[in-house]
Amino acid sequence: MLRGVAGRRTDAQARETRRRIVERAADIASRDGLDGITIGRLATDLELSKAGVLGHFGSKQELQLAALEYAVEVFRASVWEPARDAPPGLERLLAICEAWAAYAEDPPFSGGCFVATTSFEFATRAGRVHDELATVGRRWKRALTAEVEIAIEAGELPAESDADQIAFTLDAVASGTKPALYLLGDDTAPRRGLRAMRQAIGVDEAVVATR
Amino acid sequence: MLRGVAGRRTDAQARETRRRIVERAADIASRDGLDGITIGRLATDLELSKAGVLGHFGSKQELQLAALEYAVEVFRASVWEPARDAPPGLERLLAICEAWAAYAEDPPFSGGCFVATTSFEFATRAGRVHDELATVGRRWKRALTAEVEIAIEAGELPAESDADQIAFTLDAVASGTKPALYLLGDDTAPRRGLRAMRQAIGVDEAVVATR
DNA sequence: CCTACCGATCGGTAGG
DNA sequence: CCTACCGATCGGTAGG
Repeated sequence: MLRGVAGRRTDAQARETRRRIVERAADIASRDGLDGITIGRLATDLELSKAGVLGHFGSKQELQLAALEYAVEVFRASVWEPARDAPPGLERLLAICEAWAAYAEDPPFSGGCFVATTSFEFATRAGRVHDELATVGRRWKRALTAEVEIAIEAGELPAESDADQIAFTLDAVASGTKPALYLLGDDTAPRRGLRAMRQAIGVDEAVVATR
Repeated sequence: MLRGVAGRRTDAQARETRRRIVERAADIASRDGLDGITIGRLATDLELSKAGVLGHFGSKQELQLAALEYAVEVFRASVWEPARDAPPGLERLLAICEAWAAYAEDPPFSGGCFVATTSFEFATRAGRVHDELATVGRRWKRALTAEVEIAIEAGELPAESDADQIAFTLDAVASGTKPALYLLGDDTAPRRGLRAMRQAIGVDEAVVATR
């Protein structure tokens, strides 16, 4: 057998292969969940052997965790990064919501938001993937809550605003948009999601209370 | 082999067995999705043979469709039935939201809302399960929209209210509540979900717009 | 509704 | 990163 053809790769080649596997795994998971990832499917898609795929991670769970880490980084780059230079408070909060809507409209994965899909999939399970998703979710909700609190302290939102409630609604609307878009085929969903977020924050024309 | 012990059952016994399988399958799917259902797991849990389980449905897909039909009926009985006698319009819409919050707080399945979980799971797939979920989802959204429209026509909500937008937000908030409750372990989620729904409708004290 | 199977695929390992 | 395996489990069938 010729080394360099079917044998071991250089470190740089190995890293590149690993990256391809992780990207593909994350894309599969955005559609079919982290359990939709199988070693055999990845091997076929990427023209590798199963052992060639698994060797980079050691176990399927490690592969799932690597896909999750990558998808979280993509989420951060798509939703947080475009807003980070906006002034903290209301303006940055709205920039985050707009970046999120753009992310929903033109997603980096073929199945839309990876985090939303896998958060449902692992909501009631035990184990490291669940724990990592919970950590990521709590961190994101804390960041949203903090942003609302800055806006309240700056007087950009009413002092009696409930930061936890607003952060909850933003998060719920964001994840709840996926089935509207993909299952029901409503392509106005990202726009409606953004409008729902703006209403939750209080910058959209709210429907007037009648009682 | 003794018939009546390990052989064929009477029609009534067979129906009862089928019902047990469907209930168990729906409960598993509420946690692990419709793909989390396996014939072998059901057989072990219910102390049946795999052929005994499968014989009632013919294929796994038919079993999934039966579980879905059952779960939709449970949803209808939990969320629509308690509200059906309320006066049509705003009052009935709020009754639906309250019934939904009670359903989220004390769910009939161990993994919470079956419909929310499986709507994410099958959002980007093809096939009969996807199609049936899409039909159910559209029907439910139409019912919510119609209820909002009745409220608008009755003057209970402002004439310029956007019924589609309100129905979208109600649905998104409802499904988005599951990860807050189960993944993040926030047991205030059903209450916050109800409050988000009331704000979307316009009957909760809205945060005042500042720009 | 059971036993006794079937081929396919799963995650994973040994050894090069 | 490959070939060649492993036991376990998958959905499903034959026949009673």
